[in-house]
Amino acid sequence: MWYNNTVSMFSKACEYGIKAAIFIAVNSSENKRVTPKEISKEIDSPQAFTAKILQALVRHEIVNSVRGAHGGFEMDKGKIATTKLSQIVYAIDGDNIYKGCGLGLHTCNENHPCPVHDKFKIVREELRDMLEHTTLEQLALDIKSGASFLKI
Amino acid sequence: MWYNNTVSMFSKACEYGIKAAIFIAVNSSENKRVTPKEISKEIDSPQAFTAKILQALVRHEIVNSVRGAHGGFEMDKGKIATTKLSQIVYAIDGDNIYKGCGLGLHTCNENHPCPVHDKFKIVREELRDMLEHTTLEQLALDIKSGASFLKI
DNA sequence: TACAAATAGGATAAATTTATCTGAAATAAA
DNA sequence: TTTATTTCAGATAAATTTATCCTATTTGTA
Repeated sequence: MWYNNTVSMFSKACEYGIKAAIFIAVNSSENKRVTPKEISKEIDSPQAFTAKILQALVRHEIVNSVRGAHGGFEMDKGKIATTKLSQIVYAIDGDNIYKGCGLGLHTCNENHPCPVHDKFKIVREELRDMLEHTTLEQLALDIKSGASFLKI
Repeated sequence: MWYNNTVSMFSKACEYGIKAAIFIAVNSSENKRVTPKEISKEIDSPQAFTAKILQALVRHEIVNSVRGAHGGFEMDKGKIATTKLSQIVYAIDGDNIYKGCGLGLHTCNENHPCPVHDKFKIVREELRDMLEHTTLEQLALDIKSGASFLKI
């Protein structure tokens, strides 16, 4: 059979990025740096690809990197508390998912809406609200307490 | 700069599929068949690719095709009224977008949740509810009345 | 019957996303 | 200063999605 796309909310890169950031946050809260090797093992992702994504997070100043022996990735405690999921998503997938038109029209707005504009508005707003109000700290706490999991 | 994925809610194929189905519905409500050429012109999509997607919709019995001279694509009036957006999305992108885990975990559920499981639940439910309660007829009516648009 | 108009299907190409590899640069410690 | 460890950057490969092309098949009509 032809067509069967496997579409999900975020790109693979973004999924890895979110999980990596949470893992770094968990460790940084205990003053431990982590390497891409440890990260990719923990979140079950390809190492080299994950390293690329980490570089993007560094460039967006979401995580901090330390080169050389005993280096790795870490986050300020302050950043852990203030970084929103939306910032991570934005760094990797951009904001099209919660700001763009559901049917890909470039000029879709209240005055010139696509067929699903109004229907989508609620979903998009719900997503945006969630991403902008969820901090890494909240997610990291659940991992630490065993209430949620990063893999399997 | 490296990473910048352009992620949206549905695949391009699915966007085309939704728009094509709406256009077919609009025309079928006036007893007119339409060809892939007319469709792709109207929804501003690549013709051959759109034709492939139409075939998928035919196989899923969402639209009806008539071969040969004066053939084209059409929909029963009944189908227009009862076909939900969810059926079109399912035919092309599957249901992962509103049923799968936000972070791609295969075994993500209430008992073994990913870090964003609870946060995502609301968004996913909102999306699912919207897709399952929006009919082609509603969308086609807005196009006919000029309240919404298929392109630009 | 012959022809034109239309969908169906397979092969292939282009573009994008995902993934790997290799070497350079930085840094701590021996 | 040398070595081991680590991030950074660029090139490249693999996989998937998007897109095109070509031909077969169907069907209405002259």
